[in-house]
Amino acid sequence: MSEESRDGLEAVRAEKLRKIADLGIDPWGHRFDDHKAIAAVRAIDLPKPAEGETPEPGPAVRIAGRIMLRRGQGKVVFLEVRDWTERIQVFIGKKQVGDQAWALVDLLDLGDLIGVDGTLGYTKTGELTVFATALTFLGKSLAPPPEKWHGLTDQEERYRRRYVDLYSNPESLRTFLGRSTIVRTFRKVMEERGFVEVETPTMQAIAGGAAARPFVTHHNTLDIDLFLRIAPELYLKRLLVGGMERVFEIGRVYRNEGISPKHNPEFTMMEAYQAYGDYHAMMDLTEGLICASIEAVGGGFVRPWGEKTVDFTPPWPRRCYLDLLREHAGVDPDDYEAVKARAKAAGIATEGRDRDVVISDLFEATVEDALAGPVFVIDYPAAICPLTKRKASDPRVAERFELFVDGIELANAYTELNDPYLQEDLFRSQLAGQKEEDSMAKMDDDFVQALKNAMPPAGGLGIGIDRLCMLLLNKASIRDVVLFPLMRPQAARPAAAVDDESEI
RNA sequence: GCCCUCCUAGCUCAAUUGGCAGAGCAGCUGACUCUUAAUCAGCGGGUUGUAGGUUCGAGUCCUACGGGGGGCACCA
Repeated sequence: MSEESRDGLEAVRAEKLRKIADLGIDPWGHRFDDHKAIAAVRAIDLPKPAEGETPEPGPAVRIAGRIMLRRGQGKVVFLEVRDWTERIQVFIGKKQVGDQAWALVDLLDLGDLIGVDGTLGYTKTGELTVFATALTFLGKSLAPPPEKWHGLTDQEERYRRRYVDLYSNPESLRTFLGRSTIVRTFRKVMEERGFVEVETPTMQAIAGGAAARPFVTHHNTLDIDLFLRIAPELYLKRLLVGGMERVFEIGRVYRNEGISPKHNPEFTMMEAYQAYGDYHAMMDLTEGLICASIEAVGGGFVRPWGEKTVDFTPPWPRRCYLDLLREHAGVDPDDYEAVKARAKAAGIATEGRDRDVVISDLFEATVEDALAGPVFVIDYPAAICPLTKRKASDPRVAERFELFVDGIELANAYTELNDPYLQEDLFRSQLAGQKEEDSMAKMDDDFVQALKNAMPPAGGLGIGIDRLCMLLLNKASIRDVVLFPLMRPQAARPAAAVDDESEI
C-alpha cells in the first residue's frame, strides 16, 4: 500500500491531463454523437485486398471506447480500443492526423477514453483496423489500469472495484450482459403469457412469505420498525384477490443470514401468480422461462457447469418427494421409526421435533445434493408448507414443487392455499422444534382478511434469478453474477492532502 | 460464530532451511511510419495487510487484529 507510488503514477497522468487542457482540449470530453458499436464496425463486410494489391479506401467509421493496448512505432502508433461490444485496432500516423492531433497522441494513456474517426481497412498483416483521420479526447483515466494480459484477478478487488473488473475483464462484462439478457427474457415470456408486472412493498411490518430472518429498519416520522421483505408473496396474492389474474414481480429480497457462494444477503427473485392455475401450470411456466433464457444466452441445452455438464433439454422429470427420499435415504417414509433411525445416523436431531421437519432435514441431508437435475421435486410433506394447498386426495401432502439442478434449489412453487380458516390455523401453529423466527408461520391478519374475500385457486412460483444466472453463465459463485456483492467495509484510506493538489 | 487458507511495487507473480526483497507488465527518458502482450537501450518505483513477539537476523516462525477465499452452521 504505497501512497507515495500511487500518487506517483497518478501525478504523471494528472500532468498529462493538464497538458491536454493546454492544447485547448477538454480532458473530460463532451457529447459524441453517431459513433458505431465496435461489433457493428467489425461486422462490416470489407473484402481483404489480395496480395500486393493496393487496397480500396474503406468506409468512414466513427467509434468510441477505452484504450486497452498501445504499440508505439516511432511516428505511428497502434491502439487497441474497446467498447462494451468488442475491441478493434486503431492506426494513428503522425503524417495522417497532423501535428496537432499527434501532440495529443503523446498524452494518451492506457485506460483513457477516446473517439476515433477514420477509414476502415486492413493492415499489412491483415488485421481489420480503423485508420484514424481525427481523434476526439473523451476522458482521462487518472488511475492506471490493471496488467494488460492478466487483467484484475484478485477476487476481492474484482468485487470491490467492479468498474475495473468490468472494463478489464471481458468475461466479467459478458456475464453481466448475459444476466441482463436473462432478465429481459423473463419479462418477455411473462408478457407473452399474459402476466403484468407489479411492484409491492419492500418495507413491510410483517416479513412473511418465507422462512428467513429479516433485516430491521426504522421509519422516523411514524416511529415504527419495519422489516425489509424476505418475499413479495403475501402482497402478490392480495392482488389475486383484487382481480389481477396474472401478476409477477422481479425484485430484490433481503435475508439476514449467512453469506456463501450460493447466498448473498440481497438477491433477486421473480415471483409469479396465476389465477385458476396450479403447481403443474407453474412447472410448465418454469420450464418455458428457463428454456427461453437458454436460447437467449445461447450455448444449447447441454451446458457446462464447472467440471460437470447439465442437460436442460425439456421436458424435465417430475419426481415425488417421498419416492426420492425412499430411493436416496433407503427408508420407508411411512415407517417413522425407520426414518428416525436413519435421521439419527445422519446426525439429525429427532427428539421433540415434528415428524415432517425431521423428514425435511433427512431429505436435505440425503437427497438434495444427489439431484443432478434439472428435476422437479413434487408433493411435499404438508406440515412444512403453511402457504400451500393440500392435495384433495391426501391432506398430508402439499401441492408444492422445488426445481433442483446439481443440488441447487432454483425455484419453489405451490398451488396456493386460499382457505382463510386453514391459513389462519397454519399461521398460528408453530411446528414443534422450529423457532418462531425461523418459521414461515407468521400471523398476518390482513392477509387472512384478504383471503376471506375469496382468492381464486392459483399457482404461484418463485425463481432465484441469481442462481439461474450462475447455472446458465457457468459461474461458481453468486458474487460473480451480482454486480456489487455485499462486502465488509474496509478501513478508510487516509484522506489525500487537498491543498497541494488544488491547482490541477 | 467455528475450522482451513490467502494478503509482497499501480497490476500479475517470485523469493530454497530464518540470511542483502526480485521479475514481467505498467510508468519515465531515448530510438523506430504496419505493430499484434511490438521491439531495443537506460532509469525510477517497497513500512512484504496492521500491531506485537521469538531471534544476532523475520516476507518466511509465534500471537492478536483487519480484509478476502473455501468449508461447517444458518438459509434459498
